[in-house]
Amino acid sequence: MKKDTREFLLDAATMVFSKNPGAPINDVADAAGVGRATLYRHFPSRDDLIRELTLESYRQMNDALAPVLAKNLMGSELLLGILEAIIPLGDRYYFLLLERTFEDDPEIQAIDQQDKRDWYELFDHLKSEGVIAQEVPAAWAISAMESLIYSAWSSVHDGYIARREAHKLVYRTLVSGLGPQSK
Amino acid sequence: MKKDTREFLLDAATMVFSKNPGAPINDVADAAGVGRATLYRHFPSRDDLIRELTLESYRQMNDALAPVLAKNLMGSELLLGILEAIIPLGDRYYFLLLERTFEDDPEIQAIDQQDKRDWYELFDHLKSEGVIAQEVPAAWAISAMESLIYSAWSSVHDGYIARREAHKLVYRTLVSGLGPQSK
DNA sequence: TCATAATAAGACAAAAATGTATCATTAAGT
DNA sequence: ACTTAATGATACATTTTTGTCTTATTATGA
Repeated sequence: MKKDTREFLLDAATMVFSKNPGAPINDVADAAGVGRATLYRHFPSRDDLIRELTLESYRQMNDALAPVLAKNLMGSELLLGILEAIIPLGDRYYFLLLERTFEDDPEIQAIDQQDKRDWYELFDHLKSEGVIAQEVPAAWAISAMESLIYSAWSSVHDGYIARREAHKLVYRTLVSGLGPQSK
Repeated sequence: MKKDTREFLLDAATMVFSKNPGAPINDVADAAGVGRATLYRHFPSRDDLIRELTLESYRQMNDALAPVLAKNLMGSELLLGILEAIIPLGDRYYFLLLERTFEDDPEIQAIDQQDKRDWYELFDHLKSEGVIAQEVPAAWAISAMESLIYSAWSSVHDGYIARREAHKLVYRTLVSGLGPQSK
C-alpha cells in the first residue's frame, strides 16, 4: 500500500508552521513533496488542515501517553515516563501551544480543558508524593514543564543533547535544577 | 508632546504577532488604535515593521541589562538580576525567539551571535562559581533559561504568579528545581 | 489665531494566497 | 492487461493583503 500522503502532509505542516505559523499552504505542499492540488484533496481548506493537525496532535499525545499511564508508576517514575513519551512529540506539542485559531471550537476546547485538568491532577499527585514541593504553584510547574519539553525536543533536533538523555535532563531541571547536586 | 505613536505600534505589533505571527498589518494598526495609513508612515512596509521590532527588542534587552551588568555582581546575584531585568520584556524576548524572517540579515545576525556568545560566557562563569553544575551542557542551560523567561512573563501576564516573584521562581526552577529543597 | 504637521478615512492598484476545476499521467489492485 | 483511484501540473476566479495616494480633520506649537 501507498504510504499515507495525509501523514506526510501533517508532518510537513508541523515543520513549516513551527518555523512560520503564517506560511502559505503552498509551502506545506512543497515541504511534503506533493502538488498543492493534492493537499486540497486531503484538506478542503487551510483551516481544515490546521484543525486536523490540532486534533491529530492531541491524538498522538494521548496515544503516546496511554501505555505509560497504564503502568501505574509511582511519582518520579511516572513523571520520567511521561517526559520520555512526550518529548519526541515536542514539535507537535509546541504547535498546540502556539496554534490558537480554534481555541473557541467546542471539540478542541473540551480536549484542551480535559488536558489541563489532567496536568493539574498529575502535579497534585506529584506534590503529595513529595516529587514537587507543596508550595510551588501548580500552574507554574505545568508551564515550566511545557516549556522545557519543547526546549528538549528542539535541543535534540539541533543535536545539542542526546535523544535518550533528553527526558532525564528535563526531569532533573524540573525537579532538582541545574545547580550542583546536593545528595 | 504627543506620546510616541511608534511605540504604540511596536507594542501592538508585539502583542498581535505573539498571538498570530502571520497577522495582517491591519490587525496591528487596529490594536494600536491607529489608521493603517499611519502605520505605513512609520514603517514603509510589513518587513520594515518586523525588522524594526526585532532591532528595538534587542535594544530594550540591552538597555535593561546594562545597569545590571554594571554592578559587577557575583554568580547567583548576577543571574537573579538578569532574570529580574529580562522577564518584564518576556514578550519581546519571545518575539525574538520566534521571528526568523531576518535571520540572514547581517546586522541582526551579528547581534544574534554576539548575544549567543554572551550567554555562553555567562553560563561558563556561573559554572566556575558553582551556581550551575559543571556537567550540564551550556546549550541546555541557556535553552531552558530562555524558555522559562517567557513562561514566567506569560504566567505573570495571566495572573498565575506575582510579578515581583517571577525572577525568583525562575531562578529556583533553574538552579535548584521544584522538588522539596534539601538544605 | 494661524501655520504646520500628523492623522483618519477611504479609494485604488498590485501582489499574494486561497480555493476550484480540468486533464493527462501514474500507481495499485484485480 | 484492465480498471479504478490518486496524483501532478496548470489554468483560472476569488479573496485577502499590501502598499500608495488623496482629502478632510484634528492636534500642536508659535
